[in-house]
This record gives sequence, C-alpha cells and structure tokens, in this order.
Amino acid sequence: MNKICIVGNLTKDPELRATEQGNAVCSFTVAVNRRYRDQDGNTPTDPRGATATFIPVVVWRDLAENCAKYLAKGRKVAVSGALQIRSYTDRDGVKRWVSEIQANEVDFLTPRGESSKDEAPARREQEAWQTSPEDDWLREAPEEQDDLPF
Amino acid sequence: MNKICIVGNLTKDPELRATEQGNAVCSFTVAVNRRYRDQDGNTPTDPRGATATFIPVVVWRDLAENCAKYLAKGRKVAVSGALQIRSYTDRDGVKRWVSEIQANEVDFLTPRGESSKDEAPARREQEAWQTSPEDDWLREAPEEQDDLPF
Amino acid sequence: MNKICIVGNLTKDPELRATEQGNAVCSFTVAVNRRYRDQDGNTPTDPRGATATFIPVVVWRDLAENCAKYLAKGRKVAVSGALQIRSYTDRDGVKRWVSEIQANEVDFLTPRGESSKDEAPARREQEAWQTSPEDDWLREAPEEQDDLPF
Amino acid sequence: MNKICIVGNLTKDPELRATEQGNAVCSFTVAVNRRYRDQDGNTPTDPRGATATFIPVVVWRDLAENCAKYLAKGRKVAVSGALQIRSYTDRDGVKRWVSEIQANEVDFLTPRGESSKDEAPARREQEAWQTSPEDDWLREAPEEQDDLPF
DNA sequence: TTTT
DNA sequence: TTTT
Repeated sequence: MNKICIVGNLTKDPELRATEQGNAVCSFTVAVNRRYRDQDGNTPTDPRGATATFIPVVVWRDLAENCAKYLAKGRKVAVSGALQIRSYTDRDGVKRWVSEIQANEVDFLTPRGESSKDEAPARREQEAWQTSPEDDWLREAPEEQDDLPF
Repeated sequence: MNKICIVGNLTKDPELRATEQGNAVCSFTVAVNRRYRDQDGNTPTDPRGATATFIPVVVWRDLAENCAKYLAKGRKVAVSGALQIRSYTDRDGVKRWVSEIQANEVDFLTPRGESSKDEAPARREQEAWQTSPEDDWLREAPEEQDDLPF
Repeated sequence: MNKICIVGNLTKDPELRATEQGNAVCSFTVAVNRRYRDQDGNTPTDPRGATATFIPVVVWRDLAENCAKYLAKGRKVAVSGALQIRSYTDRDGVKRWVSEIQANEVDFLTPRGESSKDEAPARREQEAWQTSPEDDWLREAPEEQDDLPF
Repeated sequence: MNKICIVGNLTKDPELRATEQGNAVCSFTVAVNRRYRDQDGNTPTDPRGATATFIPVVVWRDLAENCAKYLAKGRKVAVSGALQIRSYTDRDGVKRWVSEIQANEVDFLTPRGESSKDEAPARREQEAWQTSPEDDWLREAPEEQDDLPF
C-alpha cells in the first residue's frame, strides 16, 4: 500500500510534455500548508507557524491533458496517488533523489472563472500550443504501451 | 491536507536518537513494493515488474521508543502520517532535498516472535541500552538539531 | 490503520452539541462527488454519471467549535480521520448501523467571505448561542476525561 | 476525493458472486482494531480499550477472483479504495444504510502457508469450485443486481 | 465478527 | 515556490 492525499495550491503553471511515444505527461508542484505542532502534536487547528511543503506531482495521459488545460499557478487542487522516490545521477556524477506523487486523481477545487488563470499569459500560450493544429502529434503519435511507467 | 499511508518492510534496524531536550526520535526506511502498471493502470494484482520505493520515516516521543523497541530489519509495518520535503545544504555547499514521512501512527504487522528480530545482535544491544539505568542520556544528551518539529 | 480522506461540500449547517461533561461535539454531513467508472475502472476524469456519497463527520473539542463557527451549508471541506461503524438499537428495537468519520483534521476550502455563509440565519443563531455569556458552560463545565470516545 | 486505507483481519471467508454479465464480485468484512484515545487524542500506541470497527469491503473482476482464491477468515489485509454509503429499503419498508469500501487494492499481509487457511474445508471447496471446468457459471449465471457500479 |  |  502506498497512498497519499494532499490539498494545496499550484506554485506555477503546470508543464505539459510528451513521452517519446507521444503520451502526455503533466508536472506541477503543490504547496501544502503545514503547521508546526506543539509537543503534544495535537493542535492542528492552531495557526502557529504555518509554512508549506512543496510536493511535485506527475500525471499521465488524459488526466495530464486536463491538468494542463484547466490548472494554473495559484489554483487549489486535491491530489491522490502513490509516493515515488527514485534516484538519478546528475551531470556532476552526484547521486540525487527525486520524490514525487504519481497521481491518479486530481480534483480541481478553484471554481472555474475564479483566480487569475484566464489572464495568465504563460497559460494562454500553453493553451494555444495545445490546440495548435501543428501539435496534433500529441494525439496522433503511435503508442506502444511500454513507454509509460504508470 | 497531507496524509500518506504505506505498508512495507524495514530495510534496516531503526535508529533511535534524542533531541537536545531529551525527546526521542526514531528513524527507519520502509521498502514499499511497487508495481508497474499497463496503460489501463488497473492491474494492481498482476505481479509484473514489482520493485520497491524506499521511504524514510521519522517518529517522535513514545512512538519513537516503541518503534526502537519492537521493530527490526525486515519487519512489516503500516505507517501513516504527513509527507515532508525539506531542503538543506550539504558540506560541499550543494542544496539537497530530503523527503520523509513524519509519522503519527505505526502499526506492527509482523507477529511477535516471528522473523529474525529476537536474534539480531544490534537489536539486543539497543534494547539493553534502552533499559540500562546508565542510559539516561537519552533524555539529557545535547544534540544539534531543531527540537521537535512535530 | 484506519485513515480516510474526503473532499466535498456540507449538505447543511453543522450542529454543535456538548457532552454531559461539557465537551464540544460538532456533526455535519459531507457530499462527496462520486463517478461511476467503466469496466476498466480508470476514467476518473470522465464526468459521466457523477453522483454523491453522503458521509457523516464528527469532530470534538476545539476543532468542533471551529467547525461550528466557520462552516455552513455548501462550504467545501477536506476531512481526514478514521471511519467508525457502530450499531445501536432504535426505539422500535431494530438494530441499526451508523457510519461516520471521526475526524481529526478539517480544512476549510471555501475562502472566507465567499458563499452564503454570512447570511445564513441558522448560522447566525448558532454563533450567537456560542458567544452568549450564558453559554460559558461549554467551556467551564468540569471535564472528567472519560466522556470522549476519541 | 474519497480515499480510505485500512489494515485488519477478515472476520469470515470471503464470498464470491457474479453479476448478470458474469463479472466477479467478492465481499468480505475486515475487523480494524481501534483504540480509544485520551483527551489529547495522541496516544495511538497506548493499548487501552482497543476494540474493532467492522468494515465491509467489495472488490470486482480479477481482484475479486484473487481475493476469493487467496483470502480466508483471520487473514490480514491492507485495503484501499473509496467509501460508499448507499441506502435501500428492506422488506419491511424500512430505509436502511449500507457502508462499504469499494476497493481497488487489496494487499495480502498474511504470508502464504501461514494461518489455518489451507486446512479450512469451506476454503478448499471454493478453490476447487473456482478451478473446476464445470464452474463456468461464474461468467454465465444470471443475477439480479446492478452490473458493475465500479 | 477478526487479530495481537 | 502557493494560498488564507
């Protein structure tokens, strides 16, 4: 069992990419407010010392396309999925760790029409890019199934 | 909201430390079996490609002492808590990230008397160390780290 | 382990009561949108057939008072806690079952000032009741600890 | 969002049925140990007053068949899914409520070969029945219930 | 109604 | 690095 549920706000606009085989992948980071707790650990409603944990999220396929289309910096989401921690070696030969939620559900909690989403220039560009006829490759590229880790 | 639930096995014996103020802190890593899924994403019972994600866990106070006392390498646990991702700068000035579960519940799933726990030398030492009257340092020993973030 | 995380909207204003010993208890029901899924079970972003499951929630002490104060019908919340299913015998001698979340965290997702909360008459009365000087019993009644199931 | 994670033991052998269209459905109840907590609510390792909550679980398709095959009374499982509460009217015209987990993951925590599973007669019959060529009715038998809500 |  |  490996299940995680978070609620928070996007720190930036989501990024949509595609795998070699044309599968959609969308990444974003969610700021989850955290509260320091006293020694008893049981004052979750006391607003002392609230800071945030920044949690990377990855989604795939249709959900990736929906996230890229409907989400933007500042919007609130509920995300559930599995925590994945993997290591890689960077250009300097140093082993590094990446933690991210491989999400299978993203609920959009900011009502449509609210927030600055519609005006965000970066967002408009991304939407244009998504709907551009030249970019049909995202949907037309052959899929061979073994390209998706999840 | 920030809740994570995992079930898996300890990769090593847990490590018990104490904060400056003598609060118990226990750390261990849980290997959670993970399965690659096909494009449909819905064959969780198909044992293809199962690997593990290794998730660090931190517990505090009484639960820390119980974990140190009753857990050992290989034992199975169910852990729930909050995912915390924090950054620090290592000795080489490189910014690094640490992900860990700040756990508030650890269920021991390996029946007592089972597994190699009772024979593990490192474990026996730790238990002796814990119950020895000379070992009150757990509550008195100085330590450099922030006191009880959770 | 028994952890549940839901996000949804209150079906009515919350109800605040007190135990015999003066501990605050707050109850409300959350409508959680649910989606029927196709045979593959993996189209959570497809809005076909979305209906709701209505989940009763109970909170205690300070959190109960905060929920009574800040929540109202229609507001969106994220709730986490434990699922409790208990039986009781009704006035007709029929055994009945009650399922409810014993919550230890409730996040308020509807921004303050939004929604109809401020105008809700039932709400205003309840707030008056809460702040009435005659009602200090809620905070002053002797507490003997064995009154709270959670 | 509607996610629940439980760990507990089966109170009885699982029951395998089939829908009209021959889809497998498996039902069982999991006893989840629960602990009463003191006023601080934060002594989850204190074994005072542990009782259980009995939670019905439903699984579908391949997972249903695997559960029927590998689970039995007393076995320990980790279950995750969505909580569903639905109402129905019983033969006496009384409205009743059913709560159950619509599970999409069941992890078998009792090691194979352990517990009384292998000797349980009811269990052996069920296994024989499942693998018997004459038992294709699972996919053909008519049934009165709604087909595959999940 | 399970289990430790 | 978000948000209230």
